[in-house]
Amino acid sequence: MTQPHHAKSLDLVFAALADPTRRAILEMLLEDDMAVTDVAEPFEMSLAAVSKHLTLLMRAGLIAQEKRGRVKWCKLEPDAMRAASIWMQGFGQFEALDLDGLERFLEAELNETDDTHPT
Amino acid sequence: MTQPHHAKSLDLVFAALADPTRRAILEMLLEDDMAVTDVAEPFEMSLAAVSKHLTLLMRAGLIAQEKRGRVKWCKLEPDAMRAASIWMQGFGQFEALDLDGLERFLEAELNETDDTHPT
DNA sequence: CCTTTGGTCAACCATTTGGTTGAATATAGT
DNA sequence: ACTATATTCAACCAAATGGTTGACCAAAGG
Repeated sequence: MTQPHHAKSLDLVFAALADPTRRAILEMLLEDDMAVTDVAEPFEMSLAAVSKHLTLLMRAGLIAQEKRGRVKWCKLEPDAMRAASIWMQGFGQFEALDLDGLERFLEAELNETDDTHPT
Repeated sequence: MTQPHHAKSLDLVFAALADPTRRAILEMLLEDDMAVTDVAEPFEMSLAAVSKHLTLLMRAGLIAQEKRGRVKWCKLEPDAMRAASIWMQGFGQFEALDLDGLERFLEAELNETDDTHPT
């Protein structure tokens, strides 16, 4: 296998990001570290389902989990996005860090994920 | 469906990017527009399989296809990556446009995709 | 008209994904 | 020791992926 670490990791990262629930989780973790149960709370699905999503995010390296007591804390690991982000920037010269667009976009995402985790 | 254009499109774009064959195709199209058959040539899989990949890339908006004569030309549509790229930049402040990293990375990607389309 | 070329479609197959439920495990609280 | 909480595991299911093959349609070229 010539596959040098990179490709597989891109696969995992992009695949992980391809699900709205998982993206919503990442956005939640952007604000604070959270326990699994708290991560799951806003979603209309079983805890086990969310646990699986977290496993995928782990394997993609996008989060880290640390067990303290009986609680497992989830923490964003944003560096895992670097490679993917850099890869994308090879296409189109969308100027990096369009803060304005970013803001509009994140807001839209947050509204829209009401679908996924209505509260 | 409250889902406002954005989420679905992020789903499709990220999912499309999660496959090494599809990423390789996009990299090829970065250099030039190509006919379907020519896109398929380097890969060790059937034309039909590549055709399916192209369909996914189309639905994600990452490429456009135009039929001229009996040949269908594929053209990169890099704007479709914008939203996804911007979304990712909301995490980690990896400075946008790390050209050095980009260069190393694309090179690695190109080597490694020899797995996928050995020539 | 016949044949080749370009490309998709349809049916099929194995694997993965996203979800469920119910049981299992581990730690905390009383 | 018992109970409640936090989390995963296991078995299952439906749907989507990534691939195959063979038939099919459309456009050139002789």
